[in-house]
Amino acid sequence: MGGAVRVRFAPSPTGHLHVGGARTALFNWLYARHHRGAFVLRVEDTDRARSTDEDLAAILEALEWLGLDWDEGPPTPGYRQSERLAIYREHAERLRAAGRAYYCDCPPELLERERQAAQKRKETFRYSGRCRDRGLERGALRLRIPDTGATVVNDLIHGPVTFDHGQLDDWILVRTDGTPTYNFCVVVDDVTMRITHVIRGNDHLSNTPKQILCYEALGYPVPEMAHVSMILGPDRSRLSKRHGATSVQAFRDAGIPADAMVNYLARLGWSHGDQEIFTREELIEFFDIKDVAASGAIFDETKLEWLSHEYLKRQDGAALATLALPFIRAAGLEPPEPARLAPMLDTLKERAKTLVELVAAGRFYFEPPAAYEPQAAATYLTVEGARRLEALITRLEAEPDWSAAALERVYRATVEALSLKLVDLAQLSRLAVTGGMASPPLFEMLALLGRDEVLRRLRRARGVAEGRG
RNA sequence: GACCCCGUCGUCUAGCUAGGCCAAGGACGCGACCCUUUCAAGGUCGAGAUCGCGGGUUCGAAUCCCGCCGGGGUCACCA
Repeated sequence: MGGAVRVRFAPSPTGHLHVGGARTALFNWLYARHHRGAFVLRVEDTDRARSTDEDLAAILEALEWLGLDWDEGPPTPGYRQSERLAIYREHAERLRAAGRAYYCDCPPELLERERQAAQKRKETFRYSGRCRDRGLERGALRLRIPDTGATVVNDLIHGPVTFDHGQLDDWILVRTDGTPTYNFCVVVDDVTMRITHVIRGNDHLSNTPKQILCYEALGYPVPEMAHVSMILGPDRSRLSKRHGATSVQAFRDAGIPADAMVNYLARLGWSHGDQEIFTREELIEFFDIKDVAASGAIFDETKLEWLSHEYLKRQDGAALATLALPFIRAAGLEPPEPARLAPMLDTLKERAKTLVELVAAGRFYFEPPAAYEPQAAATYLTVEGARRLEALITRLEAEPDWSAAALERVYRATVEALSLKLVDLAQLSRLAVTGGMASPPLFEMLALLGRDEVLRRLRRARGVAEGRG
């Protein structure tokens, strides 16, 4: 094997990091880490108005959140296309001097007419080559490509894909105003950054033969190519905002842990036997582009949430606290100290698919219920309910031990004395303490909440029940 | 329209390179039951794909060949 693997992810900062882009970045990162190579981040900001620093910052932040660290790239200078204009100019000049590229001054209107004429003839539009041998000194610089023959893209995922030169044309490398075009920048960048494997979206496959011809004109070896399928929406068209959330940040804000997101994205289009859940180390160890599927994949939020839940369930309370803290604060709640918070979250993790749900399910831990579920209140907060609460409160007040086990004993004894079933008293207490009918196991929850707070809520519910009666 | 890619349960996929181990396996979701102080979690079981369609080749095809259909992508002096 020759040199080390060098791959790159090249987003253009014209929006948030899309999950499709994130998956492409992930595959590149995994490939680099697997081969102990380099993951390069390059910013394709040749775009005039559309690129913004805010978008770039958001993309970098999303990559960092996912844990996809880059070995080369911003903030080190030299990884933004806007900083590399001199390099493109130099390569363009080389091609021109060698006769591999030529200037063209065909007016856009003429080109447009020819394009429509070709369309009418049911043919692929192809630049006529009118300016090929006119020896012009200015204009748009076009790459001279062969009229006959074919270029084969040896794709690592799709196998050999042949493009007839009759379908390709002398494309523009540099515009009349002197700015390089995207396809040209990509080639020059990949060459000068010594990229060995280009792993990118399937939407670039059609551009690849043009780029290969450019590599050849420049006299450079062509890197390995791998075109990853698109991520689709439920209607099988490319996933876009009209399908719902598509930015990585949206999922982060929805409370999906980064590791779950990474696992989901990795498994979308890539597989390793029947395994579904992977540690990051396993991902790095097992990942190989040859196991990446060639077909498009629909983004399934339900499965993402399942994975998110699996990750949450595997965390211990302390780790959960770290993950959940920002979400607790975002909900406007005051988190208790870590020693109390951790065991609380432990009781919640089985019943929440995301961190947002975790906080919602455990809201009662942080503040008294603002209201009682109406239907449950109608059933339980009655005269009889008040009587039961009274009996319960009396016994609890007499109980010095506030452990879950002791609380259970008190409840069972009370139930016995009142000739009730445990479920009756449990649901009544749940309603009083949480405001609803679903919660973590009652006795643990009461123990965690503490004697004073529980008694306070029980008494309040008793008051409401009496008021209703 | 031209070119290119793709096509196995609703979804993600295994299997396809070396045809029989596949009357197609796993996972999500869905249904039932068990467990149970609620909701979950967990356990068990189940429904669900004639492998896009049609021809071939072969004793035998999801796997090989041909044709078709469907979906998607690319066709800019955008990226």
